[in-house]
Amino acid sequence: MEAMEAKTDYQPLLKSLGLKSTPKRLAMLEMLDGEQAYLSPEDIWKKLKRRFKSIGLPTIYRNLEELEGKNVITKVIHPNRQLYYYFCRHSSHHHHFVCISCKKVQDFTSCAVADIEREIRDKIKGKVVSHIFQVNGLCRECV
Amino acid sequence: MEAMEAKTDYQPLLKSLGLKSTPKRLAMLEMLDGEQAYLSPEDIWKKLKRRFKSIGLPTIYRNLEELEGKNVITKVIHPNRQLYYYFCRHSSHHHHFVCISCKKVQDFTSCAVADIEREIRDKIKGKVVSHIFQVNGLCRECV
DNA sequence: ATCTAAATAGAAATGATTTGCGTTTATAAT
DNA sequence: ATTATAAACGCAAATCATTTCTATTTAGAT
Ligand SMILES: [Zn+2]
Ligand SMILES: [Zn+2]
Ligand SMILES: [Zn+2]
Ligand SMILES: [Zn+2]
Repeated sequence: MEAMEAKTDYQPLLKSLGLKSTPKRLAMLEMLDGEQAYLSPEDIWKKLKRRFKSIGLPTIYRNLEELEGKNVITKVIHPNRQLYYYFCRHSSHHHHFVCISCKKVQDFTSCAVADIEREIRDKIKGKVVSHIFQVNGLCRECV
Repeated sequence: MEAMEAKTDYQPLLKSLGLKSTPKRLAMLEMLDGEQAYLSPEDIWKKLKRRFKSIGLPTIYRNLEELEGKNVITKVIHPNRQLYYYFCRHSSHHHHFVCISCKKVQDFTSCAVADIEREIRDKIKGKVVSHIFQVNGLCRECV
């Protein structure tokens, strides 16, 4: 028996973000929702071209940037410094474990910012504004 | 009374890395050694053009990549995804506190990889290969 | 049905980074 | 010192992911 996967309706989310519910945007979210791995704008473009006869790569870039700015998706840091995105299901503070083999992304919650903030405050006498933390490795299937 | 700053001789370092001690390379290391802030390849190029009538930007890029590969310098992660480098004095495991205002970089030692590795092993059943950790904020002068 | 700002497609531009290649140079062997 | 050789270099050109431009379309409100 396969569990029935209910497809999320992303219209309310877009509305709450003040973004119009265009077919391209909804398709992007639905597609990203089904992905466990990070994707490049071009990956996403290629997938969506199957469903839309006409869809421009700039549209993909614009929407990804927009959604990232609204914290719906996050960037993955890659050695080649190109853009890659992953659709986070978690909303609370967390970070990503990225498989360097299959590109799968998994959330984890350990985060030592509290310790770091203390050290920055005490030794460096500075103020922490943000932090970048990403763990790269091999996932269960790729180990 | 000013403390006399001894300028490090980088020839032994380059030799130990199997790199030729060229004037450009030595100048790059000496210059980076005097910097507290991260620099772009072009920043470095502009500074070195004062001392060398003829010096190409590709040379800067090539040497920076080489030195980064040998763990002499490290990259700084920047929102614009361009290359920035910082010359680390610490050799043991540490991370960077980067001032978003003045670009100054300071080392700090807190690092929770051990905790993270445990969580990755127990919950995700994966293997940690590397981790990226950078804290952005305001340094003592910029707070 | 009408209106308007937002969104889009497609073509073109951008610009940081990389590559190709002929010349120079550091370094070690003679 | 000379010489030999791989490594470095300068310069011009290429690359190519990303961004910008502009005319057209469209979602959502009136
Ligand atoms: Zn994997
Ligand atoms: Zn954190
Ligand atoms: Zn500062
Ligand atoms: Zn660490």
